[in-house]
Amino acid sequence: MKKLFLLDGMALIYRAHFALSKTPRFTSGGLNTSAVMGFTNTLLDVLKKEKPTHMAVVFDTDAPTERHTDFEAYKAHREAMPEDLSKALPYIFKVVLGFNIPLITSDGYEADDIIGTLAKKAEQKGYQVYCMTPDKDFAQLVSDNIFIYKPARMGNDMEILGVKEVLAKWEVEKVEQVIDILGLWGDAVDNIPGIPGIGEKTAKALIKQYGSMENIIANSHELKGKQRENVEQFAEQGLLSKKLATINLNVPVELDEAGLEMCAPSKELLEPLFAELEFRTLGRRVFGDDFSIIETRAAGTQIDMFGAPVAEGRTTMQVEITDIAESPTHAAKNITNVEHEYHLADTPEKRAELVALLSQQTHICFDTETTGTDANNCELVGLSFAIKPGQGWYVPVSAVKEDCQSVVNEFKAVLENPDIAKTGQNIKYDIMILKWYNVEVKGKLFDTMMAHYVIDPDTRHNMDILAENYLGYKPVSITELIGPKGKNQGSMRDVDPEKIKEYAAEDADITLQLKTVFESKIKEAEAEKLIHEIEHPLIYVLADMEYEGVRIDEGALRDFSKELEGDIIKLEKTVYDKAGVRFNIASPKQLGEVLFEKLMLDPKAKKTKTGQYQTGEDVLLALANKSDIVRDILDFRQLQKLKSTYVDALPLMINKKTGRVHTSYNQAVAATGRLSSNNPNLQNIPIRTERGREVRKAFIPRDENHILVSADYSQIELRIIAEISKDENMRAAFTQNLDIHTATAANVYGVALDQVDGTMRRNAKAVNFGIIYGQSAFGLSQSLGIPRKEAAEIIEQYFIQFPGIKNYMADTMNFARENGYVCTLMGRRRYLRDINSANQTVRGFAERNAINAPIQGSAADMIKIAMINIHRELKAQNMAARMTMQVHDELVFDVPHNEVDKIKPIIEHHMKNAIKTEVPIMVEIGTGLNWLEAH
DNA sequence: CGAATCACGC
DNA sequence: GACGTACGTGATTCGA
Repeated sequence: MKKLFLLDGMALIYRAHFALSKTPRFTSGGLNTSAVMGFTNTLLDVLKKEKPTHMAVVFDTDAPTERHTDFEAYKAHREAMPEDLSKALPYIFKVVLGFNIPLITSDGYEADDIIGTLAKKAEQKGYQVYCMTPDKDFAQLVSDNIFIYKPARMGNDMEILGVKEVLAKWEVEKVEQVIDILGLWGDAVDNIPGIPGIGEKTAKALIKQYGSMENIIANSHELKGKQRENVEQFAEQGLLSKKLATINLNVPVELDEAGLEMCAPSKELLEPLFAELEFRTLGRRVFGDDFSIIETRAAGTQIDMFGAPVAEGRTTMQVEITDIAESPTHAAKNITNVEHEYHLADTPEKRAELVALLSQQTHICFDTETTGTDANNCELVGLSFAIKPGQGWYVPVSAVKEDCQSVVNEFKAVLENPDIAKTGQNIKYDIMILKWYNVEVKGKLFDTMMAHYVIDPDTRHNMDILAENYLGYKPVSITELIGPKGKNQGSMRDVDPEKIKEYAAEDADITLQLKTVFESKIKEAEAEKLIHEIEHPLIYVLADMEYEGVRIDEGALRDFSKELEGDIIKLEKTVYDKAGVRFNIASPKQLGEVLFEKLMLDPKAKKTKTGQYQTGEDVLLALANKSDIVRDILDFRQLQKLKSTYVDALPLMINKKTGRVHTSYNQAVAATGRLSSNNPNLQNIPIRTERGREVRKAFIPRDENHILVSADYSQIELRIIAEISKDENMRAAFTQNLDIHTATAANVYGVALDQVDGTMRRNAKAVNFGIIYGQSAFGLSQSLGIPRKEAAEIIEQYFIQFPGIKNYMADTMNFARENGYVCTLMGRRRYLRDINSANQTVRGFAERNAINAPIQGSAADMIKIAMINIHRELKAQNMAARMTMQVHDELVFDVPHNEVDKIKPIIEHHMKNAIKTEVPIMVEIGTGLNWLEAH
């Protein structure tokens, strides 16, 4: 197969430049060598991994093309190129020529146009064409044999976008429609604004609805308000923008097949260049280990920018070839889109018939339609059911509360029947909704969202996406019913039930079909226990916790808020005085300018990639000795955060109906298996600082007859490491019940336990911490504020002392490399697609995840099991105590005084024995009149 | 509205 | 020897 790679040179240079500009750039004599290096590395990656048979790099010249309507703006744009980057340009040309890759420069045409024309011509000649350009510009040309190639970036492996990916990404049916979106959005060409007020999201939604820009303009009368006005007024400009976004496929350029054929890099050209730029590693990557810049320097010859002729006698590529591992694919797309019949059950008779049918089933699928997304604060609009593929029912309910309740009551018996298993997508939400209508859903659960989460935790579990990937079916979108997200979004309540029926019954139907697909996938992944014994039962537990909520001392927070307010104003004043200027301290941009330009606190201040000064905590702390203003700024920030995120926000989250705060636990976001919490996030309530702790005091028991009980796993992750690594030293520390950080320090520093000082313990703690979170020497040196070398030494000593841990890490990594996944004690898998990637950065991510996922994930498994068992026992014993919060390794309960003594052993027992381990598991339980006291 | 920056917990 | 370095949620600013 002939494989042609077409590169947009300028786009790649900018990419290399910005990727590296986060860190201080390596510049010598005004030359940005890191841009050259980044460019060369990417080029090399492509050559090695993709092995193109033909290739070309296309550069725009500085001349304007017919696509540039505003010449002045174009010139300004070109001149805005950073100086060091423009100096790098000739070097990049040399690199391209050195690799013997044809360099095409445009003459009045955009690089995109040339690439597009060549791509089309090559496609007709049977080439597979890969275009390395921003996908935004090129998405419209993708076809069966034309792909967009996105080189590996930080955190992402290389990506190839084909037709399927482009359609999904732009949410369109035809690739040509991408141009329409770009035209509307106006982001395609500089200085052509498209249609004002229409951004990417709106553009996508409109195209989805109308199919084309012309159609939108023709039907603009259907639009509302400002949007209609804009579309009508700026229609012409939008069309112009579309025209300019369109790639010109008629550039007079010939596809010179022989000329584009790949050949070996030229040692004569590249060696002196690498020597000049001191690219040792790159040199070795290209020419092998014996490459040395010292020798070549002496023999170095200068080459002209374009003067060097392409070397003769082309042979095949001599660079080392590494194979890329096939990434696992999981989409099965063979379920047919069966004929469906969806019924509207909107009369008592029809409902009775449905209830009778449902009662006979052993399992049903159901879904609720509501007026909002907050389960504790919305109304039921309808219920939908499915029992076999292709069939579905929708039951609308009245907006009148009593009528609604009576319809729900008709289905109560079915929903509460423990012998009828229930399937749903994100079924916790539906369970919560029904709780508000006095229905306690019972029966074995199957949640398609959770099912997909255990099958593949890293990807998304949104139903529309699941349906497309696994059923090859595109469901009716919710935006078709209630319009795009935003303040003008309609309510489900106002939609014709006949219309909702198609959407809602379909949802239930699809969910049911997904269940079948996922059941076999779960079997394949050996995740049956995990899903049926942990995730699904946990749904009931979480629903109860969310429904229960926690009580917040509103008055105390209001007082605290006033106190903070006063202190913040005081600090503000001090900062203004010291700075001699009034500015917005909360704006990192303004703050940076004041600190580094006005006060000149640090002449070598680092900038972020957007050109702002860095003003993060670590940066400011480093300046603390220069001026005490930074102390005030940090204090200001802390108080501001405290006030806005917690003190002022929490009272606003109090539910009007219950007077309590109902968080929402997300069971399917964290790839490690942890839960997350939002609205409000109860898992990041301050604890470290004195003032932050005040917030915890506002979490109080239900009433004077209750008390809070908090139970904490002690060092659970480290115990799990000790358990799975079987490291003797670490195990001994736990069996002897030593303070683990002190014990670690004693080992690492080779001193007796009682000789461990504060610094030693702190360092040891940080290493333990780092291992849990998959940090590296760099991360450790950052968190401890010590040189990287020192951090590396500590880590090295750590591994000598805890060889079991080192072995565990190596074993896990090997397992991951061979199997493509790692797993926790309960068999929760995490797939690591990049574990064999040739890109070091990308692979590094995967490797850290490989170590980290089993540890954090096992801890998550453990507390989940404990939660289920405690919840079950509280129910069995008919206790009034309630579990209210989970913070990764801590559980909080609202307990009547007379149950405190009874509940403590229950909690302790179930937490300690959730998973059988050899390493002892310790749990600390406390009680108190607020969370701080209990913890 | 989105991106960028910062900060909090584990 | 250079890349870049735990996750998740949320507030704020700022430019479009």
